[in-house]
Amino acid sequence: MSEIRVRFAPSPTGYLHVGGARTALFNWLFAKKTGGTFVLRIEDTDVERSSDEMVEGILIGMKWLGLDWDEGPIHQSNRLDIYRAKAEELINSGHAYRCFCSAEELKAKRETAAAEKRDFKYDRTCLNLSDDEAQSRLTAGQPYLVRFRVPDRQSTSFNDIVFGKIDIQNETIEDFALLRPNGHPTYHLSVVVDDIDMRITHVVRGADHISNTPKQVLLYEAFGSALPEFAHVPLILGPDKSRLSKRHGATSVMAYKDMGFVPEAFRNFLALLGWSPDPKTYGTREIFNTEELIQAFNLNGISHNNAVFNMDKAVWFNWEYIKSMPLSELIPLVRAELEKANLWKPEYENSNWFAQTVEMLRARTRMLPDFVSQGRPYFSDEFEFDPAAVEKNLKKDPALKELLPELAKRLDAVQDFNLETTEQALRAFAEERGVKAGLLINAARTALTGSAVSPGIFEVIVAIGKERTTRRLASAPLRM
RNA sequence: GGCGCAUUGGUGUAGUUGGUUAACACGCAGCCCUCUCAAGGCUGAGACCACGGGUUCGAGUCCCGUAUGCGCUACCA
Repeated sequence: MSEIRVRFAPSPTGYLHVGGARTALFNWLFAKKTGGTFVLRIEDTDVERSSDEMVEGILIGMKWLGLDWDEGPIHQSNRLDIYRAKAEELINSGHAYRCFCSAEELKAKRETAAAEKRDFKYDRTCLNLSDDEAQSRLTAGQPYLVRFRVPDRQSTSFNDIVFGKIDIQNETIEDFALLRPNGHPTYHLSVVVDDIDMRITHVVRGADHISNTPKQVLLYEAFGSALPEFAHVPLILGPDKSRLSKRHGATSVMAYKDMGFVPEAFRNFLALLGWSPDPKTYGTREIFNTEELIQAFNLNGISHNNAVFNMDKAVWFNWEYIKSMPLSELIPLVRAELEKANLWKPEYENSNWFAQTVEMLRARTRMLPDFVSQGRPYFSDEFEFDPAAVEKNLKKDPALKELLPELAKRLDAVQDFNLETTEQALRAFAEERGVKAGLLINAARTALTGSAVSPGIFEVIVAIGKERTTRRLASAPLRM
């Protein structure tokens, strides 16, 4: 058994989108699982639509997801001579021919056919050209295209690891283009030339390529090469079940980074979109760290159905990760968010207090930026007061105007300022004044955080510290 | 239009060779807990397994048809 080699071959005509990312992920997982090699190949044969910027974007997206490659990136645009030579080889062996029909001519034929409700397949005008005619056009310098000559045989089939046997009648396949007049290959030529050349053993790609595969199978045959294994991965759809696109919201993986996804969480979510682990050994488990995901992955678990991208579920994964990932891994992510918001202070570096505060906050934050919005009262003295919270917790009871400054004094008097001592002080004070502890607690919550919602109040008090707590409590009446 | 693929609760999936009340997760509703909001614990609603025919003692699981969705049908990948 030879070494397993897979590839991810994006076309740099856009940023790395979630569908592409998942295809890359499956290839990466399969390579890791089998100890194989993961090749990254940039399919930039369409010069008009490709750009270096997009290539860079794709690489950044993959790196964010932690998908590293063993070989490449190999740019097809650097291999043009190889494709030309291969096209020539096919012409010489009778598997392909030059076509001098212009794009305009063909378009016209297609339109006529459509108007007459016939389907159009290239009519082989140029296959039927006499040798002399073809030769004279060639020497006259007339631009041409190289077309594959589809064999007359009945049908072409291949076995797909996820879809099973797929068989297609050859008469439904037209003599497709291999080389454009500008000497650039089309997709069909470049993929198979490269997949053969790079000794790819498993082609794992989007299901949108199923219909293209028979053409490529024909090319493998023409080159006399053995077929790789094929595994077509179902597509990712938007909530309305149409192909995921901009109007469904973000499609670029980097947009998910910006929303505040933890890369491992997003990757875990993506992995389960169209794939599931063997229930025999993994039951109904859904959370898998990197190692576990690699262990659990196999091509057989890929689903046949297109999957709807469910944002709620993605957020749930994110939250699971934020809640339970090692604090040491979380902190740098939080730091990045705080830096973006200008809330980061040098003394937080290696700070115990900072770690504890993140720990306190993480239980109820789903997205990374929540550390900024919810964490502001802890990391800064400048935070907003929610008017509704002020109304509900501070203004409602006039007695608070006097109680809060007094509570500040009581807390200020607490020697060993911790969860137990602060709670004791507050409850004792409430009892002494004959008010419910809840009244003071909720009022303190809003006075300290500006919000009606927060972690447990004593955790909040300790996190904010004695000095800031007493100050905020004492100044609370200004808002009433 | 032609060709291909698919079709299990709102969503993602499980359901291995056909065999008792179709499972899990997200989401949703309610209860408990409680200083708020979450979390957590408990409970519940929600699928006649797209529809129609077969095959079989018995089908979500096999076969055929229909519908629907998606893909391909380019000198895009």
